[in-house]
Amino acid sequence: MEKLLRSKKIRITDFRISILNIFNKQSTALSIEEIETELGQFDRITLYRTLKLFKEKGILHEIAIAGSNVRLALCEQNCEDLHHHHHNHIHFHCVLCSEVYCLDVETYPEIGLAGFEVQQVEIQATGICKSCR
Amino acid sequence: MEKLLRSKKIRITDFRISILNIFNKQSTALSIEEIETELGQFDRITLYRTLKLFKEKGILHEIAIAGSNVRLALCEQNCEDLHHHHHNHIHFHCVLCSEVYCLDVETYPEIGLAGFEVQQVEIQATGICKSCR
DNA sequence: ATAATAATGCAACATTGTTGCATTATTATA
DNA sequence: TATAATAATGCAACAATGTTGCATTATTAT
Repeated sequence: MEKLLRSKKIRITDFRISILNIFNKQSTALSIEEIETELGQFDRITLYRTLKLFKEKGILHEIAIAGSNVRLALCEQNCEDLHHHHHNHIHFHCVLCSEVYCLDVETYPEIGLAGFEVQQVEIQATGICKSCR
Repeated sequence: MEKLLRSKKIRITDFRISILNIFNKQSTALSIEEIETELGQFDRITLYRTLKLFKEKGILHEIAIAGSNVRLALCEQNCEDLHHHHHNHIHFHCVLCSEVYCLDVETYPEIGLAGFEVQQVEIQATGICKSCR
């Protein structure tokens, strides 16, 4: 926790620790609303600034779901920063409970597009999750 | 154009026609800001309502890009409504010009997740587009 | 041409995210 | 461990984005 912040060369503060704690005890990705609920009392501006920093430092990654709110989830250990994520997982959005899961897949599909240089591929699946079936 | 609106059983109005015209002459997906620029003078509320309706009716689909604004693009002919899209294309986001392309792929990857019922798969690639290379 | 119905446009509001700045906390150094 | 340098926090104010209610106007079915 503190080790993570130290490795990213950013200051260790109570607020940042509590944000990390929230994500650590959670298996699914969180919306900002959910984070706010977990926090109890807090300053909205500090929250936004913290989330922005965590995204820039590769601590959290953002998942944009069409027709829903943005979700955030912890990055893998080896994400250097915002533009160098290294995850081989896909994002699953449940239409019933609307939870978003980060799920590992063995074989991550290769996408080849003539004329385009593909740097990263993000896969989102929609359907019914394990708990809702 | 008018045929499309008629087939969706919604009224044919000047505003809706002009929105469809903007999308027809465009090859890439559009942000709301870009639509507004194309429109010239317009009512913001009517625009939001029109876009919402078009999404519900399966005329437009929404592309949510992490760290960027939502984009909209025309659906394929056979999209019935919001929850029944039938496209075999992927969305490509250029890191240089930040355009979003809808690109067809021959082989659309199958995603299997134990315990999860996958209904739809959305693939987003990031990199450098044809024009920017 | 007319009645029924839906779309538009305005005002007002709600939500989401940002900037500047004074205060407070963290960190590096002596 | 005390102090200076520096970064984070929290407040106010603002900016951007999206929504609701309602009167007016346009479209459609007859």
